[in-house]
Amino acid sequence: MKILYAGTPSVAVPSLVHLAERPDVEVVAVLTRTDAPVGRKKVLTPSPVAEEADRRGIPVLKANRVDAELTERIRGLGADVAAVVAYGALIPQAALDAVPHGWINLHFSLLPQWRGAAPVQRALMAGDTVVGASTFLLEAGLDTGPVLGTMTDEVRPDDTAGTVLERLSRTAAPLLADSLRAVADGSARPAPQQGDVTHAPKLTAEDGRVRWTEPAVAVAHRVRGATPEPGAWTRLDDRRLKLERVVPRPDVRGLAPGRCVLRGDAVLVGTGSYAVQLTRVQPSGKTTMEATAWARGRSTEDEVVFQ
RNA sequence: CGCGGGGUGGAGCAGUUCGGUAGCUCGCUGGGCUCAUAACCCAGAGGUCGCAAGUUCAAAUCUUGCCCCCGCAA
Repeated sequence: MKILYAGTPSVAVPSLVHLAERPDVEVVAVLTRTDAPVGRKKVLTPSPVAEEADRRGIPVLKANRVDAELTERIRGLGADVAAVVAYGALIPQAALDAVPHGWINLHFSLLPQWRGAAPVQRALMAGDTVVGASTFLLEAGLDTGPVLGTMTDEVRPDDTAGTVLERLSRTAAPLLADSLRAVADGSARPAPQQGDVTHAPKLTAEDGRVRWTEPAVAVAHRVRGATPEPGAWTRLDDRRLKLERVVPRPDVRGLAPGRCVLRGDAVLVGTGSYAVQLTRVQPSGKTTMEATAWARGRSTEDEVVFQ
């Protein structure tokens, strides 16, 4: 089975590795986004998928949109089927038609829930306790195609969007491989998506801003859904303070929303309901640190209120 | 040359404007106290103040150059 693999970020790497190491699969080419400037120094850096492909000697096509010329090159690859994991651009109908058995997308949600760019992040922000992955046949709409297979996973207490995504990216790789195989040999039974549709647009920095008037549980959900990207944060003295995981503390009540106190070994912040405990924080210009260390460093006894 | 913050004992910070060899909250080690505890008391160890050169009787502090870390924006 010859396949074309399209993907860009690190969550797309495990599936590529899995496919490349299957004896019944030949990855004839990888499609990924062009090198992008990274960091303060804007160093042009290949995508994680491009680097993995290079390492394995797989030909790489770099493009941010699939135009007519690229479509012809794809047609010429001789792939039986194409796989897409977070490529980062829509695949036009002409390109979909350029591969005999079509394109299979691995999406990190239980469709039709959380269609879009940030399914795991949105699921965690909404407080979902079960997450999952689906494979489906790509069609013109956004994540609307018929489903081939699914898998589920439970959210763990310490999970963030980053850890869940990392885990799903590994455990869902065989699901993608199986779906590709089934489509290629004609045994696939695509089923139309059924159920309530929800959408998962990419998170903005504002999505990561904690609203202290929300209940403690909602605050915790927001924080872990926004971690590590774009990051959860609050504002203090006109500066940003990034927050890592926060833990709801139903036993601590009476703190005004946003009010932060150091009590013993715990840094507690009031919310719309009861308090949450901070684990680690990162002030602007500083590296991440224990919340207690940060609190102790603030020698002044000024009242601390997050905004 | 996109904007900005920072490098001081193990951690987080103050001190730098007006130069005089270092302090705070913790941690750590030893001892004490308490039925107990997020506790408290006593003592102690631990610092090339990012690196280099310069000015000076004297530099964490002033001058110059360099290295490293990070936030925002892309």
